[in-house]
Amino acid sequence: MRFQTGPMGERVIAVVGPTAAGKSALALRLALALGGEVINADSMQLYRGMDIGTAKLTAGERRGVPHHLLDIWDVRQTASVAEYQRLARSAIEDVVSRGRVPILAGGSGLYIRAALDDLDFPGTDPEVRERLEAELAQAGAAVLHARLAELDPAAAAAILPSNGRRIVRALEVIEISGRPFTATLPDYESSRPAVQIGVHVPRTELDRRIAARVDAMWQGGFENEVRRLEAQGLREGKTASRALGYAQMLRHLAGEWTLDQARDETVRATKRFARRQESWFRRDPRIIWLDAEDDSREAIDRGLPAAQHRRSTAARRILAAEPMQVADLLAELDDLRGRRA
RNA sequence: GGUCAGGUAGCUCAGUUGGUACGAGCGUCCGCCUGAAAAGCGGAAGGUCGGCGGUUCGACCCCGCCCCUGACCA
Repeated sequence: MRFQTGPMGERVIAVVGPTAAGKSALALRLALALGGEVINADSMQLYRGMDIGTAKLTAGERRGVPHHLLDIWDVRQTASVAEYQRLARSAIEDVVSRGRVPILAGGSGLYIRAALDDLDFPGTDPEVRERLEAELAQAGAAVLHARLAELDPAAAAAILPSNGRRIVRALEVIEISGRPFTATLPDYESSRPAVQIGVHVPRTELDRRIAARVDAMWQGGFENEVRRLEAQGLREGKTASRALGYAQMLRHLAGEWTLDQARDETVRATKRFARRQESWFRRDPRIIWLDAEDDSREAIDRGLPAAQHRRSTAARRILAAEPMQVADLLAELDDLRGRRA
C-alpha cells in the first residue's frame, strides 16, 4: 500500500522498538536530517520529573530539535491512552501545519497505535471502574468473567478468565456504553500516512545495553530522583509508581530491598519488558526494521548477503544524520522494504 | 587427614519411608493486549535425580567406592 505524499511528505515517521535500542538517538538524527520535530510516544516520559529513570534526552542532548509531549503529566496522575491519543494527534497536526516532519518516537506500542491507527477508546467512568475493581478484588476474576460471558460472549472468548484487568475494563465499557467491548486490536492499517521504522538490536547486545543503562541510572542520581518524586506523591500515582526502576527503587526506599537488589530486579524486569515490546512490534507488518548498528554479521545471521545489506542500509545515512529529503528517505525505505519482503 | 551437610530443570531449591520426577520460583522461548500499557494476562520447552558398581522383579530414593561443594574438627 502506497500513500501519495507531497514534497515534504506529510507522512508521520515513527521510530519504534524495544527499550535501550537507540530510538531517541535515531529520532533525533532523523529530525536533524529531515527538518523534523520529535513527538514522544513513551508512556513514562510523559511524566514530569521522571528523567533519569526514563532515559529522557536532556535539553542539551536535544540539540535544538523541538520535542513534544514530554513532561506533561504529574506523577500522581494515572496515564490514559485516550488522552495521549488526543495530544499526539494534535501535536502531529501542529508540526505538519508548520511544514515540519513529525517524528513519533517511543516504545509504548499501544500509544503508537493510538496516535496512528484507527483506534477509538470508549469512555471511562471512575465510579463504575471502582465498583468493578472492588468486586474483582472480592469475588475474583473468574466470577466477573462468567458475567462477561453472558453479557458479551465474544469479548469473554477473547479475554482470558484470569485477566482481571481486562475483564473489568470490558464490563465497564459494556455498562456505560451499552455496547459490546471490542476485545481485539484492529488490523494494521494506519488511519494516517506513516512510515514506521523499527530499531533492531540483537538480544545479547540489547541485554548488555539494558544492564549498562540501569547501572548508569544507579550511578547517575536516580535514587535522588525517586526520593524527590516520592515527596511529590509518586507512591499514589497508579501508573508512575509502577514504572520500571521507580517501582523497584520505591521498594528499596521502603526498606524492602537493598540498593543492589533493586538494581538487579530492575534489570530483570526491563529485559522482560523489552521482550514484550519486541513481540508487540514484531507482528506489525508495516514496520521496516533497521539494524541499530551497521553490523554485517547481523545481516548474515538474518540471511541477507552482506554486500546487499551495505548498499541498502538507509540506516547508515540516518545514523550519520546526513541531510536528505523525506522523499529520498522514503524511497530508500520502500526499496529496502521491497528487498526484504 | 577426619566429621557433618549437600550434590535433583540454565540458577536457587522442594520431593518420593524403593514402583513410571507432582515439582516451585527465577531464567529462557512463544503468544495475547482498545482509557494503568515500563501495566496486565497466558502458553511452551528444559531433568539418564553427581559418577561407577552392588542389593532388588524394580532404585533418584538402600549399600559400597569414587568425584565435587560447603561448614566444622585437626
